[in-house]
Order: sequence, then C-alpha cells, then structure tokens
Amino acid sequence: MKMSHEKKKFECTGLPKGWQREEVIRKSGLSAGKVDVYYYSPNGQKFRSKAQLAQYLGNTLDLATFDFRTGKVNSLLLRKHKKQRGTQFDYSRGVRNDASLVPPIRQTASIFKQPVTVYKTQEGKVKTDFKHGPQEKPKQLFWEKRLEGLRACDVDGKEFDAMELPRALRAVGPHVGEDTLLQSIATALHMSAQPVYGTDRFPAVSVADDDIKRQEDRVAIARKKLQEALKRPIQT
DNA sequence: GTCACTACCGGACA
DNA sequence: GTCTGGTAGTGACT
Repeated sequence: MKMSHEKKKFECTGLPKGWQREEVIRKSGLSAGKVDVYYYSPNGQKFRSKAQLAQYLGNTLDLATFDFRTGKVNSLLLRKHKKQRGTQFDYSRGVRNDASLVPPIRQTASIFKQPVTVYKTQEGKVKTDFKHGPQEKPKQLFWEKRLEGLRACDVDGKEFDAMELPRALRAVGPHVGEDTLLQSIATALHMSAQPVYGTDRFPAVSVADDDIKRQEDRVAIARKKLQEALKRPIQT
C-alpha cells in the first residue's frame, strides 16, 4: 500500500461526538497539493462527500449549515447554498403545466428561493416578480437550536465562560433556553444589519438616554484605568 | 461566453 | 482500503 499522503485526523466539532475528520494532502500526480477531506463515523465508516454523509445521517442531523471542507457549522451556507451536483434545479417543478390553460397564466411557484409569481406568456417567456424588494430566505423555526451545546473558544481551544443575558430578555417557545436565545440574538446581529426585535409579549428592549449615559461613564472609567495601567513601568 | 475552482466519485492500484 | 484523475457544477469576470 502506498502511503504517499500526509494525513491529519481530528475530532470533528461540527458533528456529534465520536465523529472524526481526516485531511489528506495529495503528494503526487497532477492534483498534488490538493486536500481531500474524509469523515469517519463513530463506528469507523468512511465518508468521502457531504452527499454520502447526508445520506447516512438522514433526518438525524441537518447538514445545511455544515461546511464539509472545514468540518464546522457555517451559518452563511444558509444564504449561499450551492446547488448539489446531480440535483440540478428543475424550475418547472411545482408549476402547473396544464395544456387546457391558455397563456398568459399567472401562477405562484413555491420552488424558487424567493416567493415569486411566474407569468407564462404566448412566447413562453417567464417573468419573475419579486414583491416588496428582496426578501429574507425563510428559515426553519428555532433553527438556532442546532447550535446547542456548542461554545466559542480561544485559539488554545479553551472554552469561553457562558454569558449572562440581561433580565429583560426571556426565551419563549418550547425547549428554548437562555443559551439558544443568546445564540439566536448573536446570529441575528451578525447576519443582518437590521435591529433585532422581540415579540409582542416581550417587546424589543428599550434603551433610554440614561442607560447610554451610564454605559458611557463605565467605558470612560475603564479607559482611564487602562491608561493608568499602561503608564506604569512593567515589572520583570 | 470563458475561465478557474471545487465537489464528487469512478476506477486503478497495492 | 488508498489514492488520483476526470467530470460536471458553480461563481467570478469580461
């Protein structure tokens, strides 16, 4: 058996405990330098592609945000979802194709990434109508729950301490804890430039001028302390 | 339309 | 089981 490959095997953070990720760098041939990524299930089964992984895991794990190459959860994949090989999108799916209907026909198709209305004209041309400008892609309800049990860590791999939410913030919904709420808020702030609002029952947190003033005072004090600390000679 | 990159997987090889 | 090459999909660029 040729062992011309440089192999690195890690515990995979983006998959349940026990899954391992292997990086193999090709050392010869036309594709030398290319990195192949393989995954090993807890029972040792090997997977060469995300498609194989998805087939094996079925509904037990949603791989929509799983980055196969890096082995991490990447929420940006929700927005930038590539079409899978061999599953080229058929835009005629979900659109009625009744010969008895005479064009132009207006139909609402659910198969597009955005809600659109399809106009079939005599010439067979299709126009898309994005109502009210670009719209956010629909997301699964409580999708942030898939981040449960995950925590940020520093470069040494040491996990950061849990953050405490302000008392005014309360999680609502079945089995939604403070961790999930925090991840949800953090994700929303990261993914969108828009403000984050609460529900009618728990409306958006209001920040008064006094709150801003108090926070500014705290920052000013902290800055002053830092300046003083920097002025002090370093003890060796 | 072209090009570069990448994901995937068939098949050669040991 | 390992390893590499070919193919097709995707996105950036012109």
